[in-house]
Amino acid sequence: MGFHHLFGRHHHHHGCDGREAWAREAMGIGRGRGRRGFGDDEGEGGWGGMGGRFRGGRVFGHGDLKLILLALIAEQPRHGYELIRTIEEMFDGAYAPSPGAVYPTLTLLEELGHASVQSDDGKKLYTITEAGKAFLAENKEAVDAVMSRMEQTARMFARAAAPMALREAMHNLKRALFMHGGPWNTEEVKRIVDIIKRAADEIIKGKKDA
DNA sequence: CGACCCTCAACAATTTATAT
DNA sequence: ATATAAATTGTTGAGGGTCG
Repeated sequence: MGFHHLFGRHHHHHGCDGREAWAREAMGIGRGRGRRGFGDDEGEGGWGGMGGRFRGGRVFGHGDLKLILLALIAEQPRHGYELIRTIEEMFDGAYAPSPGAVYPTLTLLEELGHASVQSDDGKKLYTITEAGKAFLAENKEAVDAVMSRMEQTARMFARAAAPMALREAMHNLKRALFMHGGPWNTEEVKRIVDIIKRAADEIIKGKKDA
């Protein structure tokens, strides 16, 4: 977030402008990839785990969006705009995926063979394919998890935005962890994990109850 | 010598505008 | 109204320089 020095004291004048013109000048659509090899793209069985990869995107990851889209078209074949509308409904109007995000994903899906597109008088009707079904079946659990998170996120959005104090607290925790310095014994790790787990439990409990 | 803060670089998604 | 393309924004990861 941009609040980096918001809490800080003195900073420069420009500040907020980091990457005004990095490197996408000479080509039309030169996004592509290829930097530190993060290995973010899903992969076949790939979700990996659960917890946390908040890489460059926004809320979930483009993999999640892809999964959701695939699941949606698996339920019923639809075209792009309808898909967006459906998702918006799903999120109770709190979140609507932008066309610029969903269309490339759809195209990618089609290129991957998970979905097939049928031109329908200017509209594109996306349908699930066998490969897509297989993919869905393979990642069914992941899809379910994503869906659940989607609902939770929707609720969260509906309720209130994230307090910036939270960020400060996180920072504090991180610093405490980093400053620990000493040897990380199993006991220590377990202790901290327990603390965090308890905190998480309490948070969830409070949120659910409220 | 150690720790902290700031800046650089890049990817992934959102937003916006434009074309069909 | 829908689809496509371009520009914008926000986030994340890594590194370097400076203060204590």
